[in-house]
Parts: sequence; structure tokens; C-alpha cells
Amino acid sequence: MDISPDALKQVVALQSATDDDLHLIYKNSVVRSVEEDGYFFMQGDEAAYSYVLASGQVKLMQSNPQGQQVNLRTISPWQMYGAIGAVRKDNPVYPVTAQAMENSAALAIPNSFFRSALEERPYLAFGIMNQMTSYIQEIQIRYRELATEKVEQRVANTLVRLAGQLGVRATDEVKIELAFSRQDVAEMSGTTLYTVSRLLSEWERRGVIKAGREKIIVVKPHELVRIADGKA
Amino acid sequence: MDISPDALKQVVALQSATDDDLHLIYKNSVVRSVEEDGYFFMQGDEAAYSYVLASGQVKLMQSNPQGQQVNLRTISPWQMYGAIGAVRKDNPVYPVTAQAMENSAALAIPNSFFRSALEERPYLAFGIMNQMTSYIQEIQIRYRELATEKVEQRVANTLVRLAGQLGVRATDEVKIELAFSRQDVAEMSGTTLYTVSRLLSEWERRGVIKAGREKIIVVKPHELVRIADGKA
DNA sequence: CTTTTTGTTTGCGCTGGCGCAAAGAGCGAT
DNA sequence: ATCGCTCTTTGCGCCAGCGCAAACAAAAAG
Repeated sequence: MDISPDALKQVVALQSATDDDLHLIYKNSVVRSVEEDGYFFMQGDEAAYSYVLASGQVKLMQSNPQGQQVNLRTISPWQMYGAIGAVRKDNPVYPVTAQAMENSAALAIPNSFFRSALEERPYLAFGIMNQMTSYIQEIQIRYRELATEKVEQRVANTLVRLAGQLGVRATDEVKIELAFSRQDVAEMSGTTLYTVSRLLSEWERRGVIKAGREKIIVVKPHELVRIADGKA
Repeated sequence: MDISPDALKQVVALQSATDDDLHLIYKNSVVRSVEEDGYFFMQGDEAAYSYVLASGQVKLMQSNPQGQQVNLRTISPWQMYGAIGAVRKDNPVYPVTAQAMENSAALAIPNSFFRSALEERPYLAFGIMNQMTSYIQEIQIRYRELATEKVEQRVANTLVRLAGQLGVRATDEVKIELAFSRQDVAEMSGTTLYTVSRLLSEWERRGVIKAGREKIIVVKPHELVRIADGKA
């Protein structure tokens, strides 16, 4: 994997870093490659590194003692993750598990270093705080949806969100392609694989999406939004 | 309301602030009093101030377009809230509504000032980031609970959490008193007032709690925890 | 003390969504 | 081409939890 200090300019959380800063971060970090289905870290592990994804795709999830799990976030290249431990001195433990959805590589920044960098450069902290507030806002909205909306709306919302964040627009019309299993979508929507399957089937019948094995093509995004809003 | 710079030492988010810092913050702020059921700010308002609660109790909630709402957080004195706008330059808008549950007073810190204070004093930013990470961890757990656990467990969990955060221990045994309506608890647990009522009735029959009008006394906390864990 | 307001309880019927089970389909490996 | 693995679909039965409605209870107002 080729990661250069220059590539780090794409990292939103580090947007106000200087070239020197990025070089320093780069020099103090190591690259970690994880193959599909492997883990960057597990919930409960000591949080020693913050990560910047360079290639592949990673999902952050949380499980309860019984092993049921929810997907909290999907990470695409040049997003930072696992940075919670960079801030806390006390019990720096990852609160989530980071699993590679495909072969992935990431820059692992030692928190001891990252922490002192933040202490010396307030403008870096703002980048991190901005990311945190964005995430807080998103998860609060999702929390509200989970509490107040019904499954159909939540699944539609999940697709809309995914399409916006990491959908690949196909050539002609407004087709947006997503690579997720029914189980994945269920864990993102707080429902079951069966219910997701039934909903996708119905939407396919209506021509809103096209479904395949671990693939969902959104044909009429606008219609999905209507469903998400409860107007269908 | 008497708020002194010294009192601000109790604010966890400002724990590493110097006396001078606290004085400066104090001098640049104003006190806002809001009576019961009044609002400090509404979801969507321009986020011009960060608040530190001095007295009373405030709940942070979010509503959807249809007006259904969820309670995200309950603020007790010397907690900071509404600080999301302090960090973001772009669209500083409160993502939640802050409503007083009783007559309350808070120190309103102008974000323009607070922001520059953070820029100049990295150690202050760490206090804020710490608060943010704590909150992220809590809401992620609650999100998972909402997605994977059943109502009985969630309501029990809500009571356990409330008891831990702001329960007042009664003299003798381990009684913990809480002042919330069934509706409040429902909005914190992602369920309905009816279901909460039914559950509380049953638990009262079993002697786990004592219920009153806008009052819940936890008699056997340990038993509640068992229910929350799904072992009852 | 009486009235009004606000919060609580509980019976009842309904249904959204769960989850088993079994069949079907897509994809990689040999 | 065929096998085998994994993911998906769908019929079916079930029940947790919703929400109306009406009675009840505790405060607050007058």
C-alpha cells in the first residue's frame, strides 16, 4: 500500500494540519494491512492507535454480551477512526470493533504521539472536535429514528444515508450502487435480515431499487427518500 | 442565582482550566434563568452560546418532523451543554432542544469568546473532547440497546442509568429517588407511556420499586440490574 | 373545600415485525 | 461443468408491544 504524507491532506479531521504536521504524523506511524473479515481492533482492546484508512472499507460495530451486534459506522478511505483513545488518558479502551469489509490498509498513529501533537497544536484539536460533533449529530438522529420510526422508514433511511456517503454513481440515470448484505443493512437499521429481505423485495417490485447478492442498486433515490419520510 | 467563578471548578469539562481562565469565562458570560417547562434553546436555533447549568435540571431532546420526541440527556448542575456550536464555524445550529424540567439557571458563554479561548488553550480543548468521547460512548451503548434489547430491559436500564447519574439516596436502605413522569421514562427508553406504566406496576408488585406520581423509588437496584441484563 | 388540571392505570383488540424452516440462487473453487 | 458454500427469499405462526378509551388519583387552582 502506498501512503504518502501528501495523501493525508484528504483527511478531513486533519484538514488544518500543516505539511510539516502531516510529515511528522506520517513518520511516527506504521501501516497496517488487514484482509477481508479481519479486525483492526476489537471492542474492549486497549486503544493504543488512531487509524486513518488508506484503502478498502471498514465497519465499526458494537456487540452486547449475547453477541448481537449493531453497525455504527462505515469507514471509507481517508476517514479517521478509533481516535477516541487519543483523547482519554484514563481507560483508553476501544468501545467498538473495527472489521475490514474488504482487504484494507490503514495508517496506525500511536496515541502517545498523537496526543502530544494535539496538546501542542490547538488547531489540530478543532479538526478532531469537528469530526466528533458531526458524528454525535448523526448518531443522535439515528437514535431518534430507531426510537420513533418504523422499520420500513429506518431501512429506507439507511440506504439513503449509505448512498450519500459511499454510493458509486453508475453511468446513465441516477443509479447508485451499494455492496452490502441483507444482514449488514439489518444491523445498520436495527432490524432483522428477514425483514430487510422482504422490504427490498417489495421495493424491487415497485422499481425503486434493483437487488442482487450483496448488492443493492438504488434506481429511484427520490422515491426512497419519500419512503424514509413516511410518505409511502 | 449566585454563580461565582469558583463554582465553575465543579465543571468537569473545564477541569483543567486555571483560576484565571475561569475568571475570564465568567466575566464574558451572562446568567440565564428559565422557569419550569421553558426552553434554553430549541432544535434548529442558531447556536450562539454554550451553557453551564448552575441550578435546576434540564433535558436535552430531539424531535422529528411529526413532533415525536426522544430524550437524549438529562443535565444536572455543573454540567456543560449546548457546546456543539462552540466548535463548528460552519452552520452552528443546536441539534437538540434544551427544556427546563424545573426552574433553572445557567451560565451562558458566548461561543465567539469560548471558541477563541479553546484556540489559545489546548488543555481546555481536552476537557471538551473528553466530554464528547464520554457522551459518544454512552449514546452508542444506548443505540445498541435500542436496536437489540427488548422494552423491559431498556426501561430497566434507563432507571439504572438515571439512578446512577442523579438519584438521591434516601436515608435507610438503598432507596434511590427519581423525579420523572412515565412519559419522560418512555422518551428515554424508546417506548410508550402505557408500556412504562405497565412495567412499573409489575415491578412495584414485585417490590423492586415504589412508584408515585412523577416519582420512582428504586428499592432493589440490584434486582433492576438483573432485569436490565435480561436475567429476569 | 370544590373544581380543574394533569398524570396514571388497566382492559381490550390489533398488528408490525420476528424468526424458524426450507427452498432457491449466485459465486468461487476444483 | 459440478460441487459446495454462503447469501437470499418467502410461507407461516406467533406474540410483544402499541394505542385507544375510560376510569382513577393526585396536585394545583380558585
